[in-house]
Amino acid sequence: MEKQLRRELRFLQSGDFPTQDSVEPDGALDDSGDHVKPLIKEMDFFPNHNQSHDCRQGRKIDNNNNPLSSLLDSDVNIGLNLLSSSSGVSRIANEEKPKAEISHVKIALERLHEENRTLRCTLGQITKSYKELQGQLFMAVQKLAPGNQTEKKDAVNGTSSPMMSVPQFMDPRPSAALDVNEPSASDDRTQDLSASPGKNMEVVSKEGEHQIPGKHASVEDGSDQTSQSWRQTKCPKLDHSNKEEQVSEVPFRKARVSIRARSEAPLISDGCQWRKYGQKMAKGNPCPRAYYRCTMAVGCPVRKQVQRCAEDKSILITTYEGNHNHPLPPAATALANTTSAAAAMLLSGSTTSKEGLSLPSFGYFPSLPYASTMAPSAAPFPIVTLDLTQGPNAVPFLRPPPSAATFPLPVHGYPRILGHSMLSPPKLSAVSAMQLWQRPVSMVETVTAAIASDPNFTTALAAAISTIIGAPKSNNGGNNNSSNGVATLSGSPQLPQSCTTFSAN
DNA sequence: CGACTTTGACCGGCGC
DNA sequence: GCGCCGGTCAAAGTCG
Repeated sequence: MEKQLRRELRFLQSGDFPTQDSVEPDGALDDSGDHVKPLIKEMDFFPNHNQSHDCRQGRKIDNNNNPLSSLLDSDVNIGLNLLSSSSGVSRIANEEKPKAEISHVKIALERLHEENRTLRCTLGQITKSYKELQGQLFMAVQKLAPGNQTEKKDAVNGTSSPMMSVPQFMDPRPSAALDVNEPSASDDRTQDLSASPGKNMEVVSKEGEHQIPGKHASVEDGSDQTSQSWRQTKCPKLDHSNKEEQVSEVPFRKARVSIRARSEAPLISDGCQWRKYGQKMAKGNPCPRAYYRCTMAVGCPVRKQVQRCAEDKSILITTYEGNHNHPLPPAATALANTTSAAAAMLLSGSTTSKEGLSLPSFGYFPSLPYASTMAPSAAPFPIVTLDLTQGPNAVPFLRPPPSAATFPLPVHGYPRILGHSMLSPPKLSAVSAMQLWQRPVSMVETVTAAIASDPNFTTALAAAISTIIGAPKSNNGGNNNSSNGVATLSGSPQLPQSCTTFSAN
């Protein structure tokens, strides 16, 4: 099976639906016929008509292998022969040979049918996986556009479809621009940003935006959201009826996003208003951990923890948790989007693995608490860490705890900004804080790119999309949410797009 | 005076 | 059951 899957994925990944000819390579290998099977499978997948497949397959095989090919070639004739044979006794003797061949062919065909069946099953699984992924993507996209979410929600009324937020998400850059000008969001933020252009700024990560499917109904309600977001952790079981939903739900439940960034400032202004409600000494870190709560809206559940890294006190670690139940200022939105994307990515990975889907290699495993510093000793939820300390001047900071999993952001895909090469240790992706502020979108894109750049992810996604849509190109627009009924992925394109942009490099 | 910070106390989860 | 620890609460203090 694995082989088959691999082939399928590869096949899909290529994006071309191979015509009969395209599948050649494998065919060359086999005389035995075992190899032939895979080929056939591939062929079968895409064409919807079963029977026609068989015919095709046969032909294919013919071309590839002498023995089989001859047999298959005779296939057509064989039919004729049979008919004739039935009618004419005299021919029987001559036809004995052909009959034997025919029987062989029949057997082969049966085998092929069987394989086709198997393949179809596999395809079904893949499709299923795809749908799940799609749902996750939805969530991610939705989260990415927090500000719009609200608006859209209002417009749409309650049922917040993940996609709704998309539009906003689509053009995040403006937000960046606004950010600068925006009074509320960022006077102070701007200062910080501008203040230390080359330096690493403190960055706040927001986990916040994640919306849970289950939430959909209540998203609008901030207070509810709060309770929900927190509750969800405790009440995982919502609708078991829908596995997909369940899957997507799980992930966003309680993920946290922490951002590591160098900053002299004790606190970062991230576009939101925060109120400190507590401070504690965390074990293993001489620096106190501060707890902040978002005060931009009455019931906003978003909280963040800020703490300096024990190993390097110049590094400020900010961990966000919860979803904002209010529109965010552009600056905050950008960051929120980024972190949301990261969270989504993480979650998607964990989810997949949890569910034991057919895309096992989907790599982002559940988070890892990060030990040394901020994370709770026993973090019940996944934590995504975005390391922004790898900037130009940044002293290479190696994550202390081996166990700490950082989000593998594909640096390669990220454009250099300000001439910084965002190099980072394999595990860590580095993005300068500046980028965040200057190009919030970029950050988002970076994260999304990270998601997309994961070979496993792309493969799976490509396969899924290919399977469902049938046209690889449609990827961008492609998120067919049709299944979800979610508005459109109009926004979703963003994801692919960004991915393309960065990963392409 | 209102908003925010500080800080000790409290609560709940978890491991032993 | 107990202690540890993370997280939160809320009274007191501070600031503009």
